[in-house]
Amino acid sequence: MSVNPGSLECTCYKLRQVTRLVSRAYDAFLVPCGISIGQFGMLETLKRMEGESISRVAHVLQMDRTTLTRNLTPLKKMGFVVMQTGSDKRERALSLTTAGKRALAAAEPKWRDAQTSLEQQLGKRTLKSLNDAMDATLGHLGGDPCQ
Amino acid sequence: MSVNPGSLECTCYKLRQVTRLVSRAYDAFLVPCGISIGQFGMLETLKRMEGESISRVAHVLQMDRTTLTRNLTPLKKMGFVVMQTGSDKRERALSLTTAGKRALAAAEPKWRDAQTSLEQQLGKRTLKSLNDAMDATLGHLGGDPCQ
DNA sequence: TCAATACGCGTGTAATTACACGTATATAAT
DNA sequence: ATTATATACGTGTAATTACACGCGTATTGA
Repeated sequence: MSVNPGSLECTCYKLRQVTRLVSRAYDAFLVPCGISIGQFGMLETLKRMEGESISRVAHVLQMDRTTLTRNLTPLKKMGFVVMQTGSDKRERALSLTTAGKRALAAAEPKWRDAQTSLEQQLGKRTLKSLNDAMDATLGHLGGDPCQ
Repeated sequence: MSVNPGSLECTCYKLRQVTRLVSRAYDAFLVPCGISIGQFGMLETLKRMEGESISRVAHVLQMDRTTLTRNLTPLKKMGFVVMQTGSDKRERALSLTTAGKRALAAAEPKWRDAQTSLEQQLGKRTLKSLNDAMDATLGHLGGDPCQ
């Protein structure tokens, strides 16, 4: 007997359930830092993609281009991110400010606490299978999401 | 060498990436139905929880109570869901209308196409490990999310 | 060179998500 | 019975998500 009798066993439904649950947990740890786990991930990605354009960063995040544009607004307002126009005037070169790097570094211990808490609740084995399932899915569907 | 060099290997980051990616794919299949995969999942849950309150349905969806309240607005506007007050006047008894049941039934083939497409892209084995990882995570963290 | 096409981006609109706060109802304590 | 507490919910605010549409810039074709 399934724990979810009568349900359609929708993979997307499960993903959304789990993502809400896990995101709330991470957010709770990050409250003292003043940023969300989504913002933490964006800062982290921007750090690794210094000077890249909105579209390329959005692709790595598997995020719609316009979504990233919107999500950058609070990060710019907080003074963590700047946009500059380069040789190709259509593109916006994104980069972290010093304050942005500082905020990211300050949030990292709290992020680690959240990650460790998840590991303790799930167990190493289940956490690994979760991470592996995500990586495999990105590998199959993501085109070329990472790097 | 990881595909994500320098990254922090954040489980929540991966979950959010994958959920965005997969949700967009399901949404594409559901376009002709006029509802999103999130709405499909809510209708599906409401069908299985006829007459239940906002808080209880939100708990099953692993959704904040106020989020469900907001998400019900378009479903009520489309005439798919109604709210009634029962014996306990604090509670709202949720239920699908006939139109809601019809819309859900009409969307099911498209949902199945999306689910099948995901299975074909990931392969049966990877899809199963993805589903299992979600179930295990919900089992460990969700308290009592399903049923 | 100049038109046609492709590319990168912003904005309008609307749904999704959740916290903080307040209100109304029910239950418990005295 | 009355007060205190707990429960269920709505709203303000703000971030997250993405599609449709339009504008400016670059590249390509003739």
